[in-house]
Amino acid sequence: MTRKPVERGDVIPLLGEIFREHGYAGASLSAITERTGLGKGSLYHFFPDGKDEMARVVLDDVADWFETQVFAPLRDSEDAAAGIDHMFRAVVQFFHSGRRVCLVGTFALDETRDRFAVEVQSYFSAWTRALASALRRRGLKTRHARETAEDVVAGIQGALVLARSQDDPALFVRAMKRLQQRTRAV
Amino acid sequence: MTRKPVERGDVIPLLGEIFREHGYAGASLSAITERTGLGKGSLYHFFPDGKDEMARVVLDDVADWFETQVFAPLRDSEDAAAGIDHMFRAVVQFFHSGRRVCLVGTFALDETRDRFAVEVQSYFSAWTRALASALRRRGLKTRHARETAEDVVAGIQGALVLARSQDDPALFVRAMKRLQQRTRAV
DNA sequence: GTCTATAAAGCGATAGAC
DNA sequence: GTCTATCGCTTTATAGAC
Repeated sequence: MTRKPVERGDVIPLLGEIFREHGYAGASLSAITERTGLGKGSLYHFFPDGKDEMARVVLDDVADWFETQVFAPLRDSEDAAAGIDHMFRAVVQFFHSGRRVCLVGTFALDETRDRFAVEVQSYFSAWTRALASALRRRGLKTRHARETAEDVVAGIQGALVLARSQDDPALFVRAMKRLQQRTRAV
Repeated sequence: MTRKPVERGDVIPLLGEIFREHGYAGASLSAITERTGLGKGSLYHFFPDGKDEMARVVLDDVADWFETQVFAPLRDSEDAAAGIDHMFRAVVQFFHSGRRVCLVGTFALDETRDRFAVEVQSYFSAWTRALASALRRRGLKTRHARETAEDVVAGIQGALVLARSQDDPALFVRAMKRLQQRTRAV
């Protein structure tokens, strides 16, 4: 029974959860050492620039996941409607059916946005542009597609806020169903 | 020229801005003393329980404002459509046309929600119920009214996230226009 | 009521042994 | 690579003079 080696990549998902639950300011190194099981020595070995670098790596990891699992299918899927349906499935999965909040959304709301301005801006603009592209291929006019894309992405973010405020993940899932319906009624 | 007396009520709006901009964890007492111009002695004189009490007072202040300016008109306005239009005007005004985020929304996303669980839960449930009431009086069936109310409140919260992520308040104003249209198409 | 001084704890980050 | 010890600073909160 070989001891499981802890690699840098193994801690990134854990860091993601910590930042999601506490926000950037609230994610203390003590919370990070506790959750990851790694001492400060190991953490600073993996992430020499400390907390800033940890958050940056997580943001990069999230951006990669959405690019391959959501944005690319939206842009490239031959069947645009299938690409959109795929997005909603991926979103419900990623946000754990409303039990998990959006890391980039939490960073966007407070002064953390200024620290990661480019990453926060890119995430949401890539999302809305990819969705607008799919909606255009579904027959919507450029302007209508862009507006609907913004409404849907905002609707997802808002549903996460609302679901968490009510401690009711099912609220999120129901909201996703309705948003999905809206993208079908073209 | 009499010196302007500083009263407890005068600092509440300032505290609100600080919590909105930094979140609960990020709102340090040093930031609060700087913004309010009050020393720690005065702050703890006004708010003996410290930061927790300051945030609680702000939440209460926000709840009062929405109750009188938004929820009550939604529930009681003879002309339900006018009550809804009034809500959108009040919302655009309150959130400074997208330059200001929602305090309760920021509290809802991280572990701050647990500290103020009742206040966070009540704010959003009062909002959605008041809006659903107005939509019912506009002719929507109970279920459809409730769903639309959730979509609109979530849409507002998400538009705040999106607008701030893009540093583009106008995005918020445009989103409000479209949400308002949706409440008219009955 | 407002201030300064201070306490006690926690913070992010670093050094150096192993 | 991982640990412990520690640094310097900031945090929330309190005490007490005025």
